[in-house]
This record gives sequence, C-alpha cells and structure tokens, in this order.
Amino acid sequence: MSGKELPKAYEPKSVEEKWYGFWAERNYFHADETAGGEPFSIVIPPPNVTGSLHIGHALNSTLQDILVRWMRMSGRNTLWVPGTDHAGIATQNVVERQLAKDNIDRHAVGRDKFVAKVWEWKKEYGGRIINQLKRMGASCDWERERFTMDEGLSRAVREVFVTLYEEGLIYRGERLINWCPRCHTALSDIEVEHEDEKGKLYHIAYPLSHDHNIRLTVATTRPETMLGDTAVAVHPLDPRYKDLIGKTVDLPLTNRKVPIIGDSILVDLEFGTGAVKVTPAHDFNDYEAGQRQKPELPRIKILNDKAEILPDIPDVLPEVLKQVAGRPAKKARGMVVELLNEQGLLIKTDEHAHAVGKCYRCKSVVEPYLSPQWFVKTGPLAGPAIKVVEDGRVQFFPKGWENTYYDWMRNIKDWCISRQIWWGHRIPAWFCDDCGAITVSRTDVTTCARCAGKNIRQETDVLDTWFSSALWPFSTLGWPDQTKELAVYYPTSVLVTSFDIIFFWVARMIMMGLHFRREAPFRHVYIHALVRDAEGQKMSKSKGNVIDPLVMIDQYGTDAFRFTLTAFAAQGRDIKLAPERIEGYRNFANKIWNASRFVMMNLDDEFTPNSELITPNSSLADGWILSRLNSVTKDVQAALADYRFNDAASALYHFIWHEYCDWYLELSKPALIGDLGAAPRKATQTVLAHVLETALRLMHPIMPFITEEIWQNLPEEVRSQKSEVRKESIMVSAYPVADEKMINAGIEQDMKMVMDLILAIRNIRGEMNIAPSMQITVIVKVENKELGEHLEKSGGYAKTLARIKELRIGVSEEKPKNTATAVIRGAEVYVPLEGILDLTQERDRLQKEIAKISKDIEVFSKKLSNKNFVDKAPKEVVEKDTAKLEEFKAKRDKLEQSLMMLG
RNA sequence: GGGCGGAUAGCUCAGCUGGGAGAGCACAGCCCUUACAAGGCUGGGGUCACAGGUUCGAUCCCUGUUCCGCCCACCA
Repeated sequence: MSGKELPKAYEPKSVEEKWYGFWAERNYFHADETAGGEPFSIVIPPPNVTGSLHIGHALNSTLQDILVRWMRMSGRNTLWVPGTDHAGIATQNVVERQLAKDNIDRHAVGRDKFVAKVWEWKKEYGGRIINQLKRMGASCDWERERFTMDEGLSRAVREVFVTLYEEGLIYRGERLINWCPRCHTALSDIEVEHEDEKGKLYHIAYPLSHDHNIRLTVATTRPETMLGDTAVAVHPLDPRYKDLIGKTVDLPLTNRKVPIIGDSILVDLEFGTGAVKVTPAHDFNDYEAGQRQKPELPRIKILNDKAEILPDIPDVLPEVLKQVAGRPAKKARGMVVELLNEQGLLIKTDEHAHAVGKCYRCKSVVEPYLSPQWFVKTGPLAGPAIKVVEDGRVQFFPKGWENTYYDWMRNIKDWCISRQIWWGHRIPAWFCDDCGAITVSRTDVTTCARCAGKNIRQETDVLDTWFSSALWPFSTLGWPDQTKELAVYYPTSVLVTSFDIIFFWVARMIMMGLHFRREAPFRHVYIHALVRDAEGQKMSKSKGNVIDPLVMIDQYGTDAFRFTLTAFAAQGRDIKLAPERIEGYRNFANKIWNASRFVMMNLDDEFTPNSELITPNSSLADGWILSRLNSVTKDVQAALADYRFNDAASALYHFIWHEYCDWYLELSKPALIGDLGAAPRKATQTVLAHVLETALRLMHPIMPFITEEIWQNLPEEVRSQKSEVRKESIMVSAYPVADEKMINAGIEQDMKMVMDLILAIRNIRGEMNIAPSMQITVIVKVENKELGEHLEKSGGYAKTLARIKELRIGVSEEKPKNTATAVIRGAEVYVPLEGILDLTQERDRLQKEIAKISKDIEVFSKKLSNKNFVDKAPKEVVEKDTAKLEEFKAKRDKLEQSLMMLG
C-alpha cells in the first residue's frame, strides 16, 4: 500500500479556487479562431448588469458549460462568448433609487451626469455576476467578454437602426402605446404584465342632446376617462339603440356633444348595457374604433405623462376641472363618480374583476398613452423567421416550444423600440427645427440632411434594451466588421435559454440574424426550466423555497450543485429544488473522492499500466466493468447529443456509485490483496485505474473541479493522453468514446448470476439476523455442470462479498438439515446454521418469498392464458414472458419444498 | 375567452417512441468490515388524480371531469 495521500473527505473550496485559476492561467477558456477544426460556439444569454446570480442563471450557465466542456474535450474549436446586458430601465432604476436615498432626482443631476453615474455604477458593481459565473465554473472565453453598450456593439446597433430606417422597416409616428408613469417611458406590448384586479363597473347615464329625458347608460371601469370621450358606441344591430346612431349625447361634466356611433367590433351585445363610451386617446380598443370612423374621431388627452389629469382639457366645465386637475387618475376617478352621483347620473356600481396592465420592471399600472414613438415594422422580418423554424433550419428542444414561437410570430405587432429614459443606446436621429426633417445617420451630424440647417437636435429617446440583445450573436463577434471570428463562429451552434424570453429575445435574434446575416443565429434552441420568483420576494419567501446558488456552493461545493441542476434539467417549467437533494449529490462527490483514494492506495509506487491488460479476458469482474463502462460512455454521449442532461447525469451517477463502487471495488479486493498472485493483481490495478480515469473524463463537464483534482493526482501513466497539451489538464483531455467491442452481454449475464448469488446470501443473512462478523458455510446446488464450473471459477467474489468461509458447489449437493434456502436462476442456495437457525424466522422468510413470487406468477399466468395476447403480441414478448413464468414456477416449487421440509 | 403544462412512494422529482413502477431524502433492522458513517448491507412503502374509450395489454395513446400552475387576449 502506498500512493498519494488524500484527505478523507472532499473539500471543495480550495480545490475550486486552485483549478479555476489554473485553467485561466493556461488560457484554456480562450478560443482561437485561426486554429481550425470544426467550430462549436455558444453566446451566453447576457445577464443584466444589475443582476445577481440566481438559480436560473446557475442552471443556464451549468448547461452551457457542460456542452462547451464536452465539445472542447471532443476536439471541436469551441467558443463560449460571455457578457452582460445594459438592461436600460432596470439599471436606470437602480441608480435612481441610489440617488433617491440622498433625496436627489435624476432631473436635477441632468442627463449627461446621470449617465456618467450609471457608468460608474456599472464599473463598480457590474462585474458581480461575472464573478459569480466564474464560481459556477463557467469556462467562458473571458477575453471576449462583451457589454451591450460597449463601443463595438453600439456601432452594430447604429448600423442596424440606420439600415432598417433606410429600408423603411423603422418608422416614427404618434401612436397609442403602453406608458409607465413611474419609469416615464413607453413599453412594448410584451413588457406589460396583466394582472387580475378587483375593480368596479360603473353605470353612467349620458343624456341625449335632443331630449334630456332619454338617457343612454354606459358601463365603464374607468369613469374619469369620460372627460376625454369623443363618442358613444352601440352595436349597429342592437334594436334598443340602432335608431340613435347619428344622434348626439351631452357628455356630463362637460359642454361637449359627442356622437352616437355604430361599431360592431367594439361593442359586445351581451356585455354591460350594450353602450360603450369611447375614449380614443386612452384606450386601445377605443383608439382603433376611432380610426374606423369617417372622419376619424378626435383624440382628447386628459392625462399627463405622470398619469395625472391635465389642467386644460377642452370642453370640460371649469368647476370640474378645477377640482380634478393635477390629481392622479385613480384619485380623480372617485371625484368624477361623486360628481356624477350628485347629478343623479350614476345609475349603479357593480363589483367587477378585470385585467390591469402593469410595468414588468416596477409593477406600476400602465396607461395607454398617445405619444410619438419609434417602431420596427415586424411583418417583413417575421416571415422568414417563421419559415426558418418550419423547415427545420432552427430546431427547438423540446419541440413543443415551436408552437409558442409560431403563435406569437404569426400575430406579431409592430415593435415599439423607443424609450424615454436616459440609459441606453440613444436613437441616431436628428430633428431639424428649421424644416422639420428627420436625419438618421451612422455618424453624429451637425447639419440637417435636407435643408443643411444647423438648427438640429438629437432625439432624446433611447432604444429598447432588447434591440441590442437581438444583435448579440453577431455583434459580439465583431459585426459589422467582417471578422474572422464571425466567419468561423457564426451561426452559433446552440442557444440555451428559458422560455420566458422566447418573444423578448429568441424571436428577435432570429429576425435580425436572418435579415443582417442571411442565416439564423443558431441551429438549436434548447429551452430549459424556469425559476420563478427568483427575486420576487413575495411568493418564494412565504413558500420558503428560495435557494441562493452562492449559499449552496458554499455549503455543498460547486460540483455537487452543478450535478444537482443537471439532474434537474429534464423537468418542466417550475423549479422548486429541495436542498436535501444537493446534499445527496454532495455525498456523491464524496463517494467519487473516496473511491479514488481507494484506487490510489492500491496502486504501487512503481505502478505503470499496461494497456494490453485493459481487456475482458483477465477476469469476470474486469470484463464486466469494462462492458459497463463502455455502455455508459455510449449512453452519456447519446444523451448529451440530445440535450438529455438528466439522463447523462443519472447514467453516470448509477454507474459510478452502484456499479463501480458498490460492486467492482468490492470485487477487486481479492485480487488486490494479492493472494491470487501478481498477474491478476496487476490486471485489476490496471482496470481499476483505467475505469476511474475514464469515468472522471466522462464526469468532467458536469463536475469540473473534483474531476480535475483527482485526475491530477493520478499517476501520469494512467492519464493516457496522446498529446502533450492534453496531459496537462482533464479540461483539455479527450472525451471518452465508447469501444463497442468491450460491450459484452454474455459477460454481463455471467456476472449477474454471481451477483444474484451474493444478493441471495446477503438477504438470508439480513433477514435471519446473522451477525456480519460471522463467517458462514454456503452450499449451492446447481442445475448443470456448466453453471457449476462458472460459479466455481468466480466463487472468490461470493466468498468475499457475502462473508463465506466455505463454499461448496455441485450438481449433486444435498440440502442439509437446519438450512435457510434461497432460489436463484439455475441454482438453489443453502445456508446451514447448526443450532442457530430459527425455524420460525426461516418459515416467515420463505413465506414472504413465496407470496412475492406467487403474485408474479399470477400476473404472468393471467397474461399468458389470454389467447389474444399469445396471438397478437410480438413473438419476443410472448417468449420472454413464457420463459419467465416457467422460471417463477420452478422457483416457487423449490421454495415450497423447502418450506415443507421445515415441518 | 383561447392555449400550454402538471397531478407517480411521507417530501422533492425522474420515467424516451404502450409489455413485470424509479432516484434522492425520510423510515425500519443490522453493521464504525483497513475507500467512504456525507458510509455499507437488508427491508417496508405507490389501485401512477378521477371516469370512460382504443388495445391482447395503458402510468404512457384518445375523450371528458376535478384540482394546481403558467402563457396569450381589447370584453367596456
């Protein structure tokens, strides 16, 4: 016994720091675009600079790292581009909050200074999430780290904006958009979250102009907007009202007359009163209804950009205006209702639940708001982006997500890309105060393109954050320059992300990639589970299921955490991970650690492997574990290729723990102790080390740190790598490929018989309460000579693993008295226990066994007595089941005999 | 109002294209056997939400029901 000394338990912390530094130092993360080789590339979904690593990032980066490490080891020219997103509104909010602590408003600071402050903030805190990704073990090419607002990416943004503008795919116009009164900016449709809220449905009477005794009752959830009503709509086929179309009502609280119009789209005959107030400036439906009228209905704004009532709404009675002006909409609502009530115009108030739109960043209620904005005309971009998925050039995993993608893309609306905030890519457009023309330019301009006037000012709006993210797969590779990186690594191989940003990001990347690179930005889209409420304190905290990745890493180690996430990757949409499970995989890491200690303790100092000994011929156990190793290698490769991460993880888990450790390590002990001779010892040492070393390489993508630590401790000769570079680190070693010739069903079958024998004896020992320290005699009566010889040859295994002092095997062995009996395939096993055997216990045990097997017999008899089954089921199935039934019956007969002999 | 997903052991979750139900933790018994007590061995525990249907055969496919979650949508 010698070899290296390792601590008794795996200690992750120091190991992780050491090796991550080692890899970085050796530049293994860096991809060389000139190196040749088949490329494999991934761009990271850039986390927000404001972000802090939550379990979603942890899962996302782990899966990418697995793919990247796997491909890198497989010899591909592998690049993983990291970076962060400037996250316009989110980041601006963070810095604003910081200022608010000192009671400072950003307007007091001024735009330039504020933006400078955000940059400062970014410099100080923006690297946080990057460092956290490093702790996860992410093997990104950090030299290529990008930021959506760095110089190169900003150039890409401009190029795209200007090109789309020139192509007529970007336009500016006054439209009704979603407005966040808190963030003071427009939002795109998908940035609005709808939440059901309890509200009230107010029924209000509008008197007809020509006869105040006739009143039209409208129903509304937002009575305050009536100050901006410019019509009342009814269904043109409604017998109650259709004759009123064309007449007018006197709008209460104002001296405005508004027409009664017919609109079959806006008005639902079944709902409310059948009459609808129309406020085109503050409601999307009403806006469209207004456009359908000829001439179009006027649009009267009643709210400012803070969602407060304007002081100068046309036609509103001065005394009313005086009261409500400057009030927030919600407050004004109560006042308007009160005023109407005083005039007897409030008919009734019903409870009513309806969806309210909220800002996805700050959760404020979003107002439909009329304002000039910039839009991308998405129709022409969406067509090709749909096609590329339809014809399989882009594939989603799991495929089901393609429908989600289609649904949205086929109903896509123009994308509002302007934001009235300060942090972001400022729109490269200049307004001329002389001639009113708009100049859009790749470079900053000082004169109007039309009139050459100098009286121009740049648009103050910035672009939606997602505009720059949409370019990420090619902007990070140097576009618009035609770089070598771009040529080699675009399109990327796979995008790994969660489903919540299929619309925000995936769809837009595909559109932009196709438009500007004529090729979709990735071939595969792997959609993994999503972690909800990672920062949404309400739900998680009350449920108590918040899991902080960094705490988990500290507690259990990165590898255990990564392995847990990998085992998790199959599941559906929600993640509710129990920490105990991570603990389980921490134990797994420790298991690997100790198995490695065992192996190294059993290698001699001068041990050198002989690759010719890596063969099934030396012993049953060796042949068996080699067969299993190659079988698992095959499974893991196949699983990873299909993005079945959990299958890869569980295959490895089962192999290492339950086959290599539980069986092979135990089976190897007799040979290692050495009383079998030098040759078997050497052969076993070789296989033992070979399997461990191969398993480590198989595991490395999932558990990078512990595998490196152990691998580096193995004798150099065991780490049989062909190139010098590959010998340096497991990270750059070769990923195992299965050797089909090693997979041998016959050997696995033979091994199974030995295992069955051992299990049967252990069962007897356990159930009969035979002390583990007691060595016993076992007699095996085999059905035929071949089996006998086989067991004879491998009897040493059973002796060690079942603690047998004497093992007798033969066709003519007889059952002694006072014997516990077990039946395995092809043999009966007797454990005689002179004087000690408790007949009652043995009877119970046998009865339990018989009951169990009887159940099986019942099931199979029933099945096989069914003529339809015998006729129609596949022949193999019938044959297999018939054989099983026979075996079961034979086993039961033998067990029953034994029971009877007990008396 | 549409669409999607889930319901499997006490808990957290696997189970690929239909042929005798799995893991981790928890539980019971026996063991500190010189790799590992973060361990070993043995064992208990599930009418796979409910009701129909297709099939020789359904946890798996179809229909419906109940409960939970999500996405989309302009019901005033």
